[in-house]
Amino acid sequence: MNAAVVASGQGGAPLDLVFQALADPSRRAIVERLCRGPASVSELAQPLEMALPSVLQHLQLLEASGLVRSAKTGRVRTCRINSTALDQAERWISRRRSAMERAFDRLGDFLKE
Amino acid sequence: MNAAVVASGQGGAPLDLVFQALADPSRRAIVERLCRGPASVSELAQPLEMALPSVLQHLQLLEASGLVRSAKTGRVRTCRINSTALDQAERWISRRRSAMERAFDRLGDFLKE
DNA sequence: CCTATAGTTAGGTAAATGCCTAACTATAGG
DNA sequence: CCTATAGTTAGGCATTTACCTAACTATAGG
Repeated sequence: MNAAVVASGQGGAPLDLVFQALADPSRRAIVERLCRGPASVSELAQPLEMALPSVLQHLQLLEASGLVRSAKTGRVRTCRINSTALDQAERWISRRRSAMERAFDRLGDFLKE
Repeated sequence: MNAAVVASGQGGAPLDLVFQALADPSRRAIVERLCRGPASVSELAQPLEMALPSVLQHLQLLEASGLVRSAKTGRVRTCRINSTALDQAERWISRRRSAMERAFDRLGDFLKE
């Protein structure tokens, strides 16, 4: 068992993928686009200066992370954002902030003595 | 001083590096630890099951991302969290959520017609 | 049925990542 | 001065990542 996983409690693995997915500017661009509404693969690919298979690869990563969902109807795959994955990332950061504030309070108490 | 830190200015690391840094469980463990207060390199290394140079590497990445600051006094390097980098990540997510809500509203308007 | 469109799969390359060991520097403390 | 401690640097290795081209499948529409 990995110490880092223990430290962060169960459920650390998905966060790996979410942050990993968000670390790439092309993938963030895809996410930004999907936050404005669903889109097909080629719509997502259009503003990105790369070949279609590369876009597919990014999409696979985004789906693996849970940030994006997609379904195929006919020959068109429609992608949409899944907010819960984004929530997880936000909540992790939010918890860090709380921990920081607690540490700050402890420091204040300490300085009073 | 690290080139990436210089390039990004104080606290203004590109989002790429911040999310990239958060994508690794060991690095998140370091961040979690530092949110409870400053720590030396070896304190940070202790719970991680890896050699010290590997920890250093993670620490360098964390500094490059702006998430962590450190200063050496004597032979001890003390690391502390830098909340502004975390803020940037949180704000990016927050903006995505806003965009999603706007999209949702537009959908509602559309359905009314 | 035929062809254009939308997406997918396979396979290959260069660079980045995450880890290691070994050897080194610098300072605290006896 | 000597030794233990804290951190650092160098170099190597396996895996993953991000991209590509070429070739393929599947469906819409004439």
